[in-house]
Amino acid sequence: MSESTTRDHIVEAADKLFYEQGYEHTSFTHIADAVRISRGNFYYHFKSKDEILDAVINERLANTRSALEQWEAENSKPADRIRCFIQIMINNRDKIKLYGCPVGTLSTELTKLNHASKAGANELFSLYRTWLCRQFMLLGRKADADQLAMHLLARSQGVATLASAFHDEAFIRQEVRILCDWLAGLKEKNS
Amino acid sequence: MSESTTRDHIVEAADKLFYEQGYEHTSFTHIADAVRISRGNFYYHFKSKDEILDAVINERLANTRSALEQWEAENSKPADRIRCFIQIMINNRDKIKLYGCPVGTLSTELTKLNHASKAGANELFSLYRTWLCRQFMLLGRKADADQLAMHLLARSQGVATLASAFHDEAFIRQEVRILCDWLAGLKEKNS
DNA sequence: GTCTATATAATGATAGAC
DNA sequence: GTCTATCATTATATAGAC
Repeated sequence: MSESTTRDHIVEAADKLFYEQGYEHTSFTHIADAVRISRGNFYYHFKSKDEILDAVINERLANTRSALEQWEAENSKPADRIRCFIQIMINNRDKIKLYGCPVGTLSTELTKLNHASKAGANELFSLYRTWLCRQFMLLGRKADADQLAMHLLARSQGVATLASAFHDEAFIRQEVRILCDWLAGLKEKNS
Repeated sequence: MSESTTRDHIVEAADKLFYEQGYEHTSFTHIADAVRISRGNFYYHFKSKDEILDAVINERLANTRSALEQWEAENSKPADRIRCFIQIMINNRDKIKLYGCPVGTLSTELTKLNHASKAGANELFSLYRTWLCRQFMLLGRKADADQLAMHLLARSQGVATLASAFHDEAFIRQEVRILCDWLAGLKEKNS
């Protein structure tokens, strides 16, 4: 059983706010209001706002690794595993519609800020990329596995961006269907 | 002949900085340094920073309308016109690699800020959407023209996001090739 | 039209009481 | 561990001289 410490609450609230409002726009006051602590108390747990960001990124990295492992453990066929990835757009459609993809939007923001932690944020992309690449290899696409992984990542990013701009949930479902067909077409070519 | 006024210089510098650094992170000091004027002088030309943003968005809208008209005037075939749209990823690859897509990243930022001008930023997406939709109709895809327009927009957004995260120019060229093949495949189906 | 000087509010961060 | 009080800095914005 894991104790829920104040530090955990801070990271959890910051994670949510960074996603919904962006990193730079989220102030200590915002997080303090959410966690119900004073602004001064942050500096007992973290040295700076950047350190909170790093904690959030590390938390997301851990959660992502865990999710990827689970998809792999629960599905023996690589195509089913890849479908798990595609399916998250459906599962998270409500938040995607409002805030886009948490991976892509944080990466974009930190890249523009030229922030020291942008590499850490992009590591989230790399986790998915490497994992998808491995699944495409298992699917018999050894030669272009990484290209397919990047292609699928890009497709999902585009869906999130447009769904958020137009607040269009039907568009997500539509594109997920197209992506599943695309995946099925790949399978047939290499089975 | 158009006179280049101080106001124009401000909008031009702000346009560039908003793209490279983001809207919120760009301060009057940044713009003032670029235009070589004092901070106080801004308020002769604009009432607020938000008003500069609106001017930037209107400038981008005008430039986009003009580019779309030109693509239409210079190409009689709808497929060639759509290829012009796809081609901008190649033409702007250097900046995309560094800062992503100016349309998508501004839309994403203003959406997260819940900024009053987010609708204006999304109107940029709508310009492309409507124009692409018309081209797909001319291509004989009357039934799913808007769906194809959204699909192509999303594909290009995803390419820009990933190219920026990984600073990968080859990826842009690769995806542009795939998109051109996709477009050619559509043509054959409906010619 | 452009400047300097300044007002005002918010930010990240620190010091020290409890 | 959490608080209040405060500092230093930066931000947008205003007033008024030139």
